[in-house]
Amino acid sequence: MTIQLPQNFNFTSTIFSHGWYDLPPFAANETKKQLHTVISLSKTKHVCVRIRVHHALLTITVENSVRLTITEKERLKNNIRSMLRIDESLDEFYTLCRKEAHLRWIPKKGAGRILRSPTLFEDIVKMIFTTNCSWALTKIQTTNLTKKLGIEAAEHIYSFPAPETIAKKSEQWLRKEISCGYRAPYLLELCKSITNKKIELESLRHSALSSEELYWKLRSIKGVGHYAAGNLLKLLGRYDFLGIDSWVRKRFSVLHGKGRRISDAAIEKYYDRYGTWRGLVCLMEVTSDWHES
DNA sequence: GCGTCCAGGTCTACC
DNA sequence: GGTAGACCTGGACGC
Repeated sequence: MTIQLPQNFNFTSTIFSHGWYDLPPFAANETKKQLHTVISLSKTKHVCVRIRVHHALLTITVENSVRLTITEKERLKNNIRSMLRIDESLDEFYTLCRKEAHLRWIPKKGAGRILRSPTLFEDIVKMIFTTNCSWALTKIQTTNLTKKLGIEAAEHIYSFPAPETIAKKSEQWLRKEISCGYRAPYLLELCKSITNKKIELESLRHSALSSEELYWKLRSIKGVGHYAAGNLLKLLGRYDFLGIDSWVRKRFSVLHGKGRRISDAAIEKYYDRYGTWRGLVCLMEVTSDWHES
């Protein structure tokens, strides 16, 4: 399958926009030219896909033995369009960037699209797994979750588990087997809320709510604080919040404070000038060296 | 080998 | 509303 790409689409910048490419089921190859993942089309149909770019075409190869209907192929393509933010217009953002010399590299590179998971549920779980721990532990937790509760779609390649599957496990089991510690009750509560239809996440991707309202909706999920909600909003295409974490603090102090510690309030104030795009400007600035190759 | 600190924070109780 | 303290885990580091 192929998808025609917009002119300014940068595949490498998109998949390496943040750490998601490194968390299963995502996997990127060393040459940074291919992205692998597993997309669940139903409870029983899990598709291993290899995604790469050839000229202006995105090429999708299904790597496991599943037969897809025309409708399923369309759903798969739409899911990938959404993951890679292909249909998201960044024209306004690029116009803003062109006004400042230190941001001109962004439109020039075609950077600014942020990789997201096939579902908001997967994004939220992974975001909770990034909190208060090293990246190594985030990887351990995500790997354990997919390996122990996901479906093996191809040899040693597992899907991201459904909330119903996780909801059946006990808090003790999750603590021990997933190594997620105190995050276990948060994960369990989220999965049970979805299973019991107390919360519906996926419609939030196309919500008419304001960013502020969406922020508080996300904050109502236990385990999702200011940092996590701010970054989840970016994955929903809203860039009004910065999602400041230790990485942002460290990079900002190097870029704008000669290595001195800068308060969160001062960081917020600095990016205020960029209005509704401030979260994306901030992310691009602190990860600018990731886009150099 | 052991202890301590810290890492892509959040929640709750208390003031 | 602001803040202190607790919370799991694992890797890095110093001794």
